[in-house]
Amino acid sequence: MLRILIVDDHAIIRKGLRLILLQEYPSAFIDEVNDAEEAIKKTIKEKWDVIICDLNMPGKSGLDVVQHIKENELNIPVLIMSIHPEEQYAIRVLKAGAAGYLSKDAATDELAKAIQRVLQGRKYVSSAISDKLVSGLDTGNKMPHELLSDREFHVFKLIAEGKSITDVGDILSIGVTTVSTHRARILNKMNLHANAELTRYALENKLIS
Amino acid sequence: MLRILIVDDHAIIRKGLRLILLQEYPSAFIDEVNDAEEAIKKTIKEKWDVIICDLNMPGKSGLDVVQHIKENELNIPVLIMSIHPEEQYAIRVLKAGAAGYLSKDAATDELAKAIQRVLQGRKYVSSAISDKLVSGLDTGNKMPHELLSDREFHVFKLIAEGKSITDVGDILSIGVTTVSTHRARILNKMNLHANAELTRYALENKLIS
DNA sequence: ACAACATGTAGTATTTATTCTACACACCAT
DNA sequence: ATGGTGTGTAGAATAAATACTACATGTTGT
Repeated sequence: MLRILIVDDHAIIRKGLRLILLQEYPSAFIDEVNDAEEAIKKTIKEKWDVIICDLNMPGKSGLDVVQHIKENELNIPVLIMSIHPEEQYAIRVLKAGAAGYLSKDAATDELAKAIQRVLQGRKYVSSAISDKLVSGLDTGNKMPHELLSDREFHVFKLIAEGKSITDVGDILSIGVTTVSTHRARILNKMNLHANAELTRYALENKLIS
Repeated sequence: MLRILIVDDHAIIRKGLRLILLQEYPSAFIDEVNDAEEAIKKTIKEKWDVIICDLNMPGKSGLDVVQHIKENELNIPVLIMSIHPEEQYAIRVLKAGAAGYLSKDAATDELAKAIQRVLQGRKYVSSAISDKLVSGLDTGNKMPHELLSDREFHVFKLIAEGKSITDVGDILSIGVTTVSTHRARILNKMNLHANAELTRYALENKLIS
């Protein structure tokens, strides 16, 4: 029996996914959890054929789930979903070892196809994203925020959203000075000079909503 | 028969809502549209008991639906949903005449309660934001930033642009603590909590470029 | 294989920002 | 006129953020 695990902090999204999945796979066993921690627990106790996981969640992110799967060689394909249609996320996610990337507004059409693909052990990306991947490899002219490391990018988003340095430190369980160091490197790499510019950049590039 | 219209540009949200609603009202007739234009057409052709509508959609927003209902005296309660947990949005939405406001991460049971309420002709807001509303509703029809004094507005713009408190103090030739006091009053009046939110607000309302 | 660079982390000292309080003045309504 | 409310201002104490430095680990290029 096909066993699917849904990981998302929004109940509505989980229910929507469940409905869509059941239309496609009526006999599938589907379970839901609302954060990455729970998901990781579930992968220890039970076996899954595929995990569909939100990228942005309170606490650990979808990438943490991917990383856990990878480190423990569980070999479960993880499909990452995000509200962001931006390709930059997809690239980051796929590099981290996810089996595919879906934006939440494309999911209905693409979800079935994506699941089929990843169950076959293949990767899935939407055509819009694969184009970007190809062209990105060709040209190499990256967007400023693409220069950031994963950690830096995470810090960048939190600051852009309006989190204080102290908050970010608490969220990531690192010292405030570490966060300040990350921030300094972020501003330097992106050639920006104030938090407000981070917010503006993130909004303009739809990196936050 | 209970007739519910769902308006959202994301299929997953629509499906999730449908599932949750059917659990609560198994015999309800539920229809979905993916934008405000379609929703308005539906209100002309057909009768509805309640409309559940996303706030941010491509094209017309949920507020346009509310306005249309109001102008044509259709008397259909509109429950507005948004990904933004910000109280600022709730206030604007309710002032515009919506029957309630829900953030998308609101629990499933909150949705059921909200629908019950608005079907009874009452308003619904989550308890978290209702407190803010009580203190905020007597502000007339003004935009949040219109509550600011000239001086406060000046400070607001400078901070939103990314100026530091010290910079602002220098520019206006006043002490940094004075600027901090202005800032605190601005945040309080506008019901915001961080400089990033000032920036976002200013950008969204085209108060800065 | 090895050097160079990138990344994640934080301590110390310093700079900046915030909170709380206060007060003078202006405006407005009864 | 007079008492309440809003506005502009800031000091003192406290909290938060930053600059600078440093170091271990990772990654990459040749």
